[in-house]
Amino acid sequence: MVDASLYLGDCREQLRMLPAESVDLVVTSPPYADSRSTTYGGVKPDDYVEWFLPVSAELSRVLKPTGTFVLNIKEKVVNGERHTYVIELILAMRQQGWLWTEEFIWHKKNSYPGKWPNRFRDSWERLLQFNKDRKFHMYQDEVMVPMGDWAERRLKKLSHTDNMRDPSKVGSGFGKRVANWIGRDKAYPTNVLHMATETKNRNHSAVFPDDLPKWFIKLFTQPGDCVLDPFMGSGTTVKVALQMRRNAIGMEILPEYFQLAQDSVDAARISSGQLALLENKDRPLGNSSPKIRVSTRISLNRWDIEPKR
Amino acid sequence: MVDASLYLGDCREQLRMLPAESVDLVVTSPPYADSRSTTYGGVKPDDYVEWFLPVSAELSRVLKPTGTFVLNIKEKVVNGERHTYVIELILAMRQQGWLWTEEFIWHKKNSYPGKWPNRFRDSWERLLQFNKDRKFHMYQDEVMVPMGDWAERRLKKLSHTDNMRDPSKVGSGFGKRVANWIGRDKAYPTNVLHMATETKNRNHSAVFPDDLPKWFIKLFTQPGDCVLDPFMGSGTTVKVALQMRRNAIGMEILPEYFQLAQDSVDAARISSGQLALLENKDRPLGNSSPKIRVSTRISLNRWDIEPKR
DNA sequence: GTTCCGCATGAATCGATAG
DNA sequence: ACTATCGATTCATGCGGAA
Repeated sequence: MVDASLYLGDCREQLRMLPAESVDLVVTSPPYADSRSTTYGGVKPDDYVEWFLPVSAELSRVLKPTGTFVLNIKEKVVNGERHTYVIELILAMRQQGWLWTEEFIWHKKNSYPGKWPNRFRDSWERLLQFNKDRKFHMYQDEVMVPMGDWAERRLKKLSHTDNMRDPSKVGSGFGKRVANWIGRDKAYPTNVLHMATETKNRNHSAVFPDDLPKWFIKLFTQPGDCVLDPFMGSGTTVKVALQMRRNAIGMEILPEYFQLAQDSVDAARISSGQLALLENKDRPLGNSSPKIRVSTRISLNRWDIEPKR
Repeated sequence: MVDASLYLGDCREQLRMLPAESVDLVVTSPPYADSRSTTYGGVKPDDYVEWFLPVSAELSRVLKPTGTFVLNIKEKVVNGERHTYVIELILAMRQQGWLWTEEFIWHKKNSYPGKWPNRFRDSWERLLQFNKDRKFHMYQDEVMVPMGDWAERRLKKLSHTDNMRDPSKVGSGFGKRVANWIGRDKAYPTNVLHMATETKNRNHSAVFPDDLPKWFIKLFTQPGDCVLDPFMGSGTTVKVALQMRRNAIGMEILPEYFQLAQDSVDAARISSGQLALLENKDRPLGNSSPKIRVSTRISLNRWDIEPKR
């Protein structure tokens, strides 16, 4: 039995409603600078750090001392230069007390196309790992990847498109069923993750693939733990968390995206029910309670009510 | 005919001997913090920025306005955290007037094995691209890579929508100029480089593979241009530059590494002579002058003579 | 059931043009 | 001078339908 709580509203308001030290993992991908300008007030690159710090302060409050914060972000190009707001944010968050434990690289295999005289396609993003304490929960065995001759032969054929269809065969892993590899040699992954972006979702412009939150949820939480995404968008993180039997909290300011997330959670709940039936198929069927309970809280303290600059 | 100049000594001294705006490309991998501690005074992570800024200042002086500086660097872990000296260095170099044009990722496919309780193997490094001006030389066609199977099928028969795709619809995607694609079999690369580390060389601890400097030399210089590596180590950059008919300048403070670099350049010269013979095989042999001229300058102004703190 | 092919689409960036 | 909008450029992926 796991819970999902979805909040409609500005996460800087909604986060105050959460009790301190109640979350095991935060995985989120906040709106990047200058994007989604109509909804988030169009945060200017120069204002980004100032805009984000109140959020990270609240996240520090709600996160357990053993918990982890994974921040997906990438700086944009301004005047031919990479802007510095991301690295400035790292420094500022350390001033807030965060530990900058690690930086994972998300290698986006299908990056946006284009040609420019002075740069190539940008095909990676940062996955910044922050912690409150040097001691945090990490379940490394959950994300081991297959190794050995058999796997290496497969990995060598990566050039062929068909072999890349299954994410479990690619580079750093994301194998779904580690059980399948019992008897094979397994190895720990690295801090480089190879995954394609999601292109099929037409409703939300910036969805990351399910495997991305899935990997971090496996790595940093156990079933029954609590996962939070304060910028849930269409709800990928919440959906995946529920599927993995973690409690989930999601927040979103835009009603359209909030609706998508609700639908997504509904689907996960139904799917979870089916899973429950399958799991119980050798036990007597009957009054099985729903596996996921969803509560939706809608706040009127909308961010976009504030005066725009 | 290309030249190689090797300087034995501290690059902060040696760089002063170079004329201003004479170098087309700097590619280097400076000693990381806390490593090689006996030579450069054992740079502490906290002192790294202060230590490096005089070097980058000199590099700015000797670099042509159209030139590029590629800095291979990675922060180490200190007290369970990624240290911030690299991102602080970026900010400080911008204060010096450098433009932080791009950050490439070097994905080290065969990263050093190991296991730690709270982190995975580090399998990537930063390749920071700095420029003096927004306009710089970049020869993108030199580093194109084969395209995926996608192209063959697609270009075999131009699809209906390729001709019809309405640019006004989304603003993204293929426009009308399908003609650009006819006969195309190569694509421009991205800012993620996949290269294995060099394992053969036991004499120098941190050698990067030949392909790494080769890629940047192809991308940012033409034959006859000048490539500089102020921390040449065993001389990989210089060797590769000579093989590619670029003039090369290398500096190294440690006599042992300097010797390795000299040997490496000798080998490149010999190899170059053989190449010359092959190139001239249909021309009369004879008093062919050596293709590479090497001058070695040894300075007595050794850094380690300065008082240690 | 495979395999193959057609096809839409995406956290982009630059330079020129317009207010 | 400084900012907003627009056109041009580019390619890997997953889905669905066909062989």
